[in-house]
Amino acid sequence: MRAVPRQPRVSSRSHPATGTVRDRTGARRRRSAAETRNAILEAAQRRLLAGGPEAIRLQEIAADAGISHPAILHHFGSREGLVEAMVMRGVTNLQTQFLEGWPSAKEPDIEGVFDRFYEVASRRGIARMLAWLILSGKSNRTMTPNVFKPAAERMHAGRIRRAQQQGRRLPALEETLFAATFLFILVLGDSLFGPSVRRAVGLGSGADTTRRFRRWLSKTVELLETRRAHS
Amino acid sequence: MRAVPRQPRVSSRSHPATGTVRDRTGARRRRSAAETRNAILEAAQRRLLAGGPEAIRLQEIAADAGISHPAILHHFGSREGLVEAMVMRGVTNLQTQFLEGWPSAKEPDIEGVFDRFYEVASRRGIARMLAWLILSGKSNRTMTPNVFKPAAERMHAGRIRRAQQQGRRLPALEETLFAATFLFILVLGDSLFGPSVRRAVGLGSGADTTRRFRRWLSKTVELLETRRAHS
DNA sequence: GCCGTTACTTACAATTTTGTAAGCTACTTT
DNA sequence: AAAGTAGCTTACAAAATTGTAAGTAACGGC
Repeated sequence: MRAVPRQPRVSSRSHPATGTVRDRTGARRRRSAAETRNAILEAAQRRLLAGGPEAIRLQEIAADAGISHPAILHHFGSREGLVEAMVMRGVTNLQTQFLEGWPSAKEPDIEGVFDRFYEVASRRGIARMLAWLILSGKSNRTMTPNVFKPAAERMHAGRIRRAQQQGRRLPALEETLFAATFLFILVLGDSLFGPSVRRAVGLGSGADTTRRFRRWLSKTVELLETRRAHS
Repeated sequence: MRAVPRQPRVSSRSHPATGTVRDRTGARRRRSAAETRNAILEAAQRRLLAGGPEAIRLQEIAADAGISHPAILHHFGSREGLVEAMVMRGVTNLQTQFLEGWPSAKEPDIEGVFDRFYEVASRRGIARMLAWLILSGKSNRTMTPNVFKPAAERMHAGRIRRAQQQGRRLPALEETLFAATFLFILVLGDSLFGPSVRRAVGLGSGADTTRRFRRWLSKTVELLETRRAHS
């Protein structure tokens, strides 16, 4: 880093390769900036999910994306910039993919919400990314309330509506926030710790056990919810 | 790494410092191996908890422990060795501090178990360490069933005993394992994600909110447990 | 068809980080 | 008390990693 200015290159090497990609017709091609940025982010996220934070290395990501590592710096400015872009993309993903499908008007089908959140949190790696953010102390800037807060608010609205319909007393806001926190923690925790804990406890860690456990879990939570409603 | 043999040092520098520590009487002192190993592990864990996996750097840890970085290699062989020792220590801590206090004969006071597990998992940083292990793909070797499995088994024994006393039908093993997994995931998940989620949801992230939330949580879980028992 | 822009490359620099070599001296053992 | 052991240091090496400089060619606008 902080390199000192250098003399103009004397070289020589007739024509260095240009880094362009050849398509199947043999013609040279250049990807658009957006295309490459996306490939880089994709590769970076794959690395992060597979090998953890320590696996975000410019060289390897560049290799995965089929470019040279300074190209990453060209697109993102610095490693830090790449990380930030990754996080932004992750949060946006979570927001659009999870929140948009939240049942705003209908009955809050707990199993459905669970499934959706699981899908986003574990398959798309959100839980791991959040965990990594928290571990490395970067969560303050990024873990915006843009996702969890609206979800909790919709949950509260739904509870109030149902309480009114059924003529029960209205639930306190904090109660709902606790319940929402409980749900989020459960899903995030399961996405991250679930497989290891199930193995450690003596359950199989296969997809089948996972499915059965999650079914058990959503039933349990549902039971809690109805039980709360009637007390 | 992989340094090539070198010629004997020609030097000279009359008497390099010896790395010994001076106590308050001014006399030189040397710590025992165990003492230093401990100081190193302590420092390493502090770094891990504070700055995440990327913060485990020999130089900084050495500085924290008041020694030079090759001393760490002297004691642990390699960075990997240090990491392994840290993990072992963490698991042992979890085992002794959590498992030993598990109510084996008495009524399974859920709130007490919760509190104890929380204490170990969050204050002593077990949740963060496990998260890091999982993120970096090291969990297979280390996340031994030595902690979670015995705990789950005791839980099952307790359930069976109570079912017999009350003349109910015996619970299936898988049911208990699911419940145990649920508990562990909840506590680990809360230790790691809890503060961020509570903040993101609009709850305060202070100690007071945390306490109230955990009380709510243990009541909720207790309710679940009794509810299950009566159905 | 020319021309500026920009995606991308090679070559290199600066620094960090793990690891090795060799020596010094406090402590232990006999 | 002499000798060996081992905890720890300084000095160095090798490699990895992020970042910079400068140039090249694909592309888009005119």
